[in-house]
Amino acid sequence: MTEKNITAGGARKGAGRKKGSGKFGEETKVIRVPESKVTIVKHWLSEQAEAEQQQKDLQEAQALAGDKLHIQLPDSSEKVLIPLHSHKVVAGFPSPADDYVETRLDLNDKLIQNKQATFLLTVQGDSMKKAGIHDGDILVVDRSLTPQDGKIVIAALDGELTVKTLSIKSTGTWLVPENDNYPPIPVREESDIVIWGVVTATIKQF
Amino acid sequence: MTEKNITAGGARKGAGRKKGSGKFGEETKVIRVPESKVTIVKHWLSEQAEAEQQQKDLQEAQALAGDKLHIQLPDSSEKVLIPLHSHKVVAGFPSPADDYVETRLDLNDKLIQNKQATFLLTVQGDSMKKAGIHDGDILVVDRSLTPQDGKIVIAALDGELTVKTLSIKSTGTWLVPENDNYPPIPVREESDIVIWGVVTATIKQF
DNA sequence: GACTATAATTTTTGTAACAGAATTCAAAAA
DNA sequence: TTTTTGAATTCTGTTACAAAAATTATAGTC
Repeated sequence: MTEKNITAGGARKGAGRKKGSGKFGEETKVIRVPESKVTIVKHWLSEQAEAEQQQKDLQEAQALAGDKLHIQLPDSSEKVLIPLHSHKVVAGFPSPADDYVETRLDLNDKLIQNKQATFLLTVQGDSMKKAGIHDGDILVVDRSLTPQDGKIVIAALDGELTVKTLSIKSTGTWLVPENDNYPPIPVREESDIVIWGVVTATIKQF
Repeated sequence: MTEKNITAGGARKGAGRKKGSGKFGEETKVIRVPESKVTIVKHWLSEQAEAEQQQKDLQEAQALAGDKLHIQLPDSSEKVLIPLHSHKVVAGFPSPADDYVETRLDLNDKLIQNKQATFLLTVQGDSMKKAGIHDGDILVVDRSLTPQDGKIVIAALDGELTVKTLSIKSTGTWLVPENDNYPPIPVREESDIVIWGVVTATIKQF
């Protein structure tokens, strides 16, 4: 750092912020809005922007996923409240049904914390059998959660989405398949591995 | 109309447009909106303004009506919560959101066939480990389904609800725990065993 | 040569400012 | 009294501006 020369002068062709790099990804206009609606509109706009970002992520993921995992977005437009029984409460059978209802529970609410960042994946193969994840199961994946040691995560491996357990130890970071036939995979800076999201639930239909 | 005198000079106290006389009935602010959303937002705003005007008219009418006519107001608390996106259809706008609406999935729809007959149970114990059902899992139970061979069912055994696999063979009907530590239980006419419902799904949260 | 820091450049974004339209009232005219 | 007209004031869409953010080329450093 010399003090005499502070200029790095001259033109810089091609420099500058890129178009569409704003939060809306497109050009904007100013419009006049009644004060009481400003918050509502702004909130909606940011939600829309997020949803569009999510859409892009989804397309990207679908490109990566190939045929292995089938991705869907949750839709929690309509609320359905289902009575939730607790095993021990119902023990005093015969039960007049509703007396024993503990709470009513909406499955979307229960399973989806962060609507904007949540995806559903359908599992193919039994590679995570030991973790209770089987072929055909539906995984609920939250992209907004921080991957932590012991969490089950979705990782993009060689351009393919896979489900693995994340292991962060002193020996380094590993992706561990819950299947004895496959070895753990080391995660290094230079490797092309991206943790795509954290699995928050798995659903098995009979 | 004389030509000499064109002034009607002097101050006019109290003159001028009244506050809140605009179409929104309140003060406004300018905000920046992405171009593709301008039409949608404007449309929504004018609809909201109309609704509020109607509301005022109605109140006025009610004041006039006195006891003669009984006019009911719509629930205003509900009105406030009208979501902005419900109007994207009306806007006649090529909405990017529409592209992926079809791929969205409602977990309630997916998991619950018969809303009236469906209950959720929380599992205690690992007695069904081999069937992928573990402690803490949530079971989706449909009471309207007919129990069939191989189905996982909820059975009332000794005044307690348990989850078992139903086995209907030539040797008779059995309730089979998916756990090697417990023996199958024969179901006979005289036994006090009631099949309470059929498990259609199990949900595991991490 | 590779990497880093920085200046240059461009877009974004919230807000202020402006001008024309709309609205309302008081004073003048009929 | 009624009508007309001009002044006063707010509304509203748009433009303008400045600070912030983002991006890249260049200079400097190791």
